[in-house]
Amino acid sequence: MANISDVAKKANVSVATVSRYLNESGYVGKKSRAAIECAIKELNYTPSEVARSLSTKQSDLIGLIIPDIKNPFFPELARAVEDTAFKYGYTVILCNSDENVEKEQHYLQTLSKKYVAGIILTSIIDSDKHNNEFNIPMVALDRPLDLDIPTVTTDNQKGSKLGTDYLIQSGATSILCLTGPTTLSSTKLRLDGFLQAIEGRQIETHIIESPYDFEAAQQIVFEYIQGHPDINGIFAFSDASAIGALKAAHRLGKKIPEQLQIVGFDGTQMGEVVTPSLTTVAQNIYKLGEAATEMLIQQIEGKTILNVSKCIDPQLYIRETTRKEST
Amino acid sequence: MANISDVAKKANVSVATVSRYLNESGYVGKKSRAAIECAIKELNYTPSEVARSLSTKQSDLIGLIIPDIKNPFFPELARAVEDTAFKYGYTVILCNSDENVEKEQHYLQTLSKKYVAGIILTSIIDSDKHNNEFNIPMVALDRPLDLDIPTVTTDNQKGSKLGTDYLIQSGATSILCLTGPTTLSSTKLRLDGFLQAIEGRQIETHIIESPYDFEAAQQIVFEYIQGHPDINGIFAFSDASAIGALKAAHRLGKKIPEQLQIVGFDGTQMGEVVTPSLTTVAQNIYKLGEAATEMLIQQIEGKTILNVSKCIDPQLYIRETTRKEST
DNA sequence: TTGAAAGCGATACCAT
DNA sequence: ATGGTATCGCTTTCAA
Repeated sequence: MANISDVAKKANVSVATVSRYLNESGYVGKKSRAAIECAIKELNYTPSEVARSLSTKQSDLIGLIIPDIKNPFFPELARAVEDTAFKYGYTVILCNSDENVEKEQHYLQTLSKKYVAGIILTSIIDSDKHNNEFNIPMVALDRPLDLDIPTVTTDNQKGSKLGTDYLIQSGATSILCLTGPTTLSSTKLRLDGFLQAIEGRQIETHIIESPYDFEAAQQIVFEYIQGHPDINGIFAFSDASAIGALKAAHRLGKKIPEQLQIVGFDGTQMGEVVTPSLTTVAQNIYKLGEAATEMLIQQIEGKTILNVSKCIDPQLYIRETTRKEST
Repeated sequence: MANISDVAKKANVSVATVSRYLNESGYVGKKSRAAIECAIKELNYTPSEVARSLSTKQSDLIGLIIPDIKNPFFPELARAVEDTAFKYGYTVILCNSDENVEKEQHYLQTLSKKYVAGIILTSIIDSDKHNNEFNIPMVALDRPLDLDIPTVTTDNQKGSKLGTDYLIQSGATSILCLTGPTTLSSTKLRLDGFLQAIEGRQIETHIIESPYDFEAAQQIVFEYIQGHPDINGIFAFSDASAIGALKAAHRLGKKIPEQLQIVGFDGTQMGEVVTPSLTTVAQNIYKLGEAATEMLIQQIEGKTILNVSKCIDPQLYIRETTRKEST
């Protein structure tokens, strides 16, 4: 492959001039410009990003670290990040931390060695020294890092209240709240929202924890409902667990939504696909990814470490696992 | 961040020695080794991948180009690729071509500028000059590139025959074959398998095309079944379209599997989640990704351009959208 | 407007 | 066993 000095030679100018032309920095005469353009065409030249990175200690790479691409929430998020990055001329490196702290650290390290321009992190860790250690622009997505790292999340509390309110308005009187892992701050916020909605009303509540996993949730709910057949509403903190609950209810012969209503959280495509389709508190996943990416790029290009965080409103998708509202 | 010459100075050796130590190439004395190790610790040094890449014209980056991460087949594939790459010390750059030829070309170009070690490509394009143009190790995944590029695919024909046979054995007599985009070679192969299974039997067949998209398939099937209420079996070339068909059947009040049986293709998690759960021809997605990655790494490290292709056997997952076999 | 030359941080060849 | 140094391909002063 041709390099910059081949181009310079062929165009009868210096590499410096070619570089200036490439980066639109500094003056380049008309004749030189034409000659360079011609040479580039002929040689089919494209600059080496690697050499450029070495020189500038910068790159157009954005690292995206997520816990698990197989959880349907994340592909949609990844797609949004990728689209946005592409729009601004960046390329995404996707890393699966696998819900594993060491793997997360490993990737953080690897990415920094590659001079990535910035990192979007959906971390497992609650609090740490990400920022100090690597001093690379960062944005926390979905799961806040309680440092000075800007964060983009859904308004979890509001969403949870929204969903629970609707469930109650639709007639649920004995509700099972299927939370997420208690280590996640989003779980705490969603629980707050749930409790807020319950408060002062005559609702029997059961609160149990479940991973955001279809199979596991199914098992947990299956057993729990057997012991508590009076439950007529389930509010789950993810679509995956809501769908697990749905499956469990089917197995128990419960009629949905007549005997048991279910509301999920996330708004993934899976919720549309199941039968009956899932009523859910939808996060604006695309916007989440887009906002995070834009905030990151702003940091990268503006060299500003912003300290704003962004909280995006969720929206209720009313579908078939709840009864028509009847106050 | 510290660099190699900082380490050399602190350890009182030359950069060459440090480099040798780092790469385990050539001799390094015990004392030097100890001194270097110590210096590295103290300075918290990690070598710059970028500088290394510039020097060696190599990197540990593997590019993975897929059409759409939101199609549930691909996250599972991506995960397999990533896991395997990680195991061998490579990092994956994920790119969405968005079923768009230009974007695919763009990414191919971008990746080559970054000196990626190799590329795994799930291409949209049938035939082209990928290999010549970039001369980077490549493996085609799922969708063959009809060049000398090694390919990993599922045995589509066999799978299709397997699924159709089962559908017929379960009692379907009037079958709708819901194909994929006819531009894909896998579609042709699956169609072959279908026709082979049908041959010589008293089966009424309807063949129509559908994109691998839940919504679109739903609409297509809804309309078609209305006009052909005698259809009692559907063989779809993807889980996504099978699930669309399932949904359409529900809307039409068809009882599944009593009145209408459905078999999908892919074996994604979505098939488990729906109710009734989907009988499907499962591709061994993990193995597909793993094999492709291993073949690529073999090419990269062995410097051999292998010309073998790998065809992986599919497997029938018998679930609830078909009746128990009754010859 | 342009060019020479010093980095950027590693590798690897050639001496010693 | 170790060190000096050219080299990878580009950016970026500084002079001219």
